[in-house]
Amino acid sequence: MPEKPEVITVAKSLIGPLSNQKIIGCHVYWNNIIAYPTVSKFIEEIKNQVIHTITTRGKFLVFELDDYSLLIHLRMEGKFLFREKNDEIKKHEHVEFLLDNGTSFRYHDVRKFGKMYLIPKEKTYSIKPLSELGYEYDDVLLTGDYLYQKIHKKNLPIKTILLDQSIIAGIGNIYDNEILFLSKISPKKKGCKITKNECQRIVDSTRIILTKAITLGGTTVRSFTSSEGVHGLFQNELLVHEKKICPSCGNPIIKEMIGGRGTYYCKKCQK
DNA sequence: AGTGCGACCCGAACGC
DNA sequence: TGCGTTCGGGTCGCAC
Repeated sequence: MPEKPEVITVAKSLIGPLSNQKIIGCHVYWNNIIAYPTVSKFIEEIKNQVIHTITTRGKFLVFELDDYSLLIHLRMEGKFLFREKNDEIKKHEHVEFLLDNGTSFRYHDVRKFGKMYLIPKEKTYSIKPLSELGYEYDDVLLTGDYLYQKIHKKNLPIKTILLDQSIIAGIGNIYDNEILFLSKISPKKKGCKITKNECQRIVDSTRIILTKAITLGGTTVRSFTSSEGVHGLFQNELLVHEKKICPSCGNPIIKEMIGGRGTYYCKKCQK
């Protein structure tokens, strides 16, 4: 599922084909993909906007247009396709953007969980959803002390806390598992029991893992391919996620549900 | 405010 | 073989 590294990989892959393209039309085939504003306003307002660049914030793609920011969250299986404008709309293709070079840029999502927001440009970071996000993995303000302040009164397992996008933005289930393994901390440990030293280890591990994953183009697992022809290599670097044996001590990797999420960890190495 | 849980979806995996 | 059922996953919104 796309987490920060995959979202960055997608953004990079789209800049070339999309920058300076004008959106001359838009069709929506599954209304629930459009989270804001209404579908009819979305279609009306996006018409004739030029795409300037594509960045990321948390797990959101941020398409900078003339007067708006188009925010797209891929959730689990969202991906993009480039087709010709009259090509048949296939099952799972839910939103279509017609570009002035004749291309049909399409959003494909088997689960229909993805969301799009069209936000006036000057409000991009000051209103929901982006205003709710915590620091990026590479923000200098993300420190062990910051993390400690955010979590030391929480009664939730650290596994769950790391998925909270309002604390650190961009971590999903796979990197959560990897970060806690590298930090040698049990995913079950409550936020209020995590020491300052451990918070520092979590921050350090987050930077190490996300930086490496971004360099490798993200993780390609089963269903997820970011964009046509784009695939990551970090799956070869995974240490615990979907593993059977601990690469450090050789004991079995435990899989159990924590906070409703499939969690992989080594009982011996992670305390 | 913090926490827990159902809803949103549907293909794959599983059970019979 | 073919059917029906269960599961998972990120986030929101509602209930406590």
